[in-house]
Amino acid sequence: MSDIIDEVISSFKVSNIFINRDYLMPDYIPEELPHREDQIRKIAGILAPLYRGERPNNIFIYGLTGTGKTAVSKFVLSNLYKKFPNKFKYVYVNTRQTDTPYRVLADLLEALGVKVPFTGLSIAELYRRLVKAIKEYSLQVVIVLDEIDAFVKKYNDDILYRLSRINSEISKGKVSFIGITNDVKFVDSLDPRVKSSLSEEEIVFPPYNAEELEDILRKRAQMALKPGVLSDSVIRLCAALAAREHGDARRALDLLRVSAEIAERLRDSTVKEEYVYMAKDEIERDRVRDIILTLPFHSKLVLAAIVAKLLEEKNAVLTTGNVYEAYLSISKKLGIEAITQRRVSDILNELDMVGLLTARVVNRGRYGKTKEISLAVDKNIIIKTLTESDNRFADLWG
DNA sequence: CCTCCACTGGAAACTGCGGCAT
DNA sequence: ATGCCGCAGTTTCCAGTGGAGG
Repeated sequence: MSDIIDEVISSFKVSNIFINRDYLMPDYIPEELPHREDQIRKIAGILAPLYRGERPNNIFIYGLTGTGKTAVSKFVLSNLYKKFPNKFKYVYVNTRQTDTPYRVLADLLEALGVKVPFTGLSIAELYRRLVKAIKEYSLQVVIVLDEIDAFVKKYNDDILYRLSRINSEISKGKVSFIGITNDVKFVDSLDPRVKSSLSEEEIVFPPYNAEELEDILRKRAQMALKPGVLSDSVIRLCAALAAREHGDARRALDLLRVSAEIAERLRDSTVKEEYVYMAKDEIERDRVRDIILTLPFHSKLVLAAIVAKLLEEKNAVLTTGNVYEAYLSISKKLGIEAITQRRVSDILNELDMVGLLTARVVNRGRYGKTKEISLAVDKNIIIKTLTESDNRFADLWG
């Protein structure tokens, strides 16, 4: 009995591909960040006043996904902190994960050593406590707000406005902000007061080109993978595929990692080029799966309605009204109370946003204005995942 | 040039839940 | 015990809107 388990464990432990898979994980921050030297120098320069206990300027960082914004920010801060831990304190908040005003403030307080209930208080109360905490705190505080564009889009710039005013509520300036955003146009949509206060310094992260991506991959692969499992052509392929999508380093690393995982799963001793293509599909499938599984119930229902409509009528032109009809018939079939068309219209926009479908607004003259909707992913994956997530969907299709 | 379709998308408010302060 | 809070998903109401067909 136990030798079976030993066997399983040892085959799991002894990898013929990986030395340490962690070096290819998206949240790993390496010792060096190739091709980001300029940005590191600039940010470190702006933050240098921390050393004299003075308040650095606020920074706004722009760049597309996977251009190293988060990694560089964390890298500079943690290295500065290692050099003089008694001069300042920094807090990192990803506002996509921590995605409500309450939780953002609660996280900031937590990091300053103030524990707050995870619900129940008013936002105003949290601000009060935050200002008090900062006032009483003896050091400079640097607050990193990652992906604030998404946050501000869903709520508004109220938090930013109030946060940016904290310094004026305290006699002496003690808080600096680093705002990180994927959306270059985002800053223009801000309240001018917030804008001028928060973007005292601006830093742009350009996308990596294919050569730079290769370089990054090569360095990571050296640490993560055993020598000889990876050929140059595989690295070039991963880099090229990622470069095609605006030079996204995270995507490149994901491709490489998953390709290597496939090689391991197949008990191969080298990563073949075909595994990279398999990895690409697998990443896409997992992404779609994760999105669908976390969808609210009625969003799933809307998705099911679209697929059902497409199954019964191959070349159906899908419009909002159209989809709503299909939605009504499905919810009736399942005995579920239907939501309004207004809400379904928003759900369609949401499904568009997460990339499951494309909904573009068209004007069809005499025949009105509506959204034309088409699926952006393979409908078999949708059917499979919907059925898996809730067996009520099972008998909607043959 | 005007009409009028089939919606769009903004705004406000509601519901129901979990949970705090007092 | 009471009342107020945040939040997600939703309803209700409604003032637009671009262009095919007259």
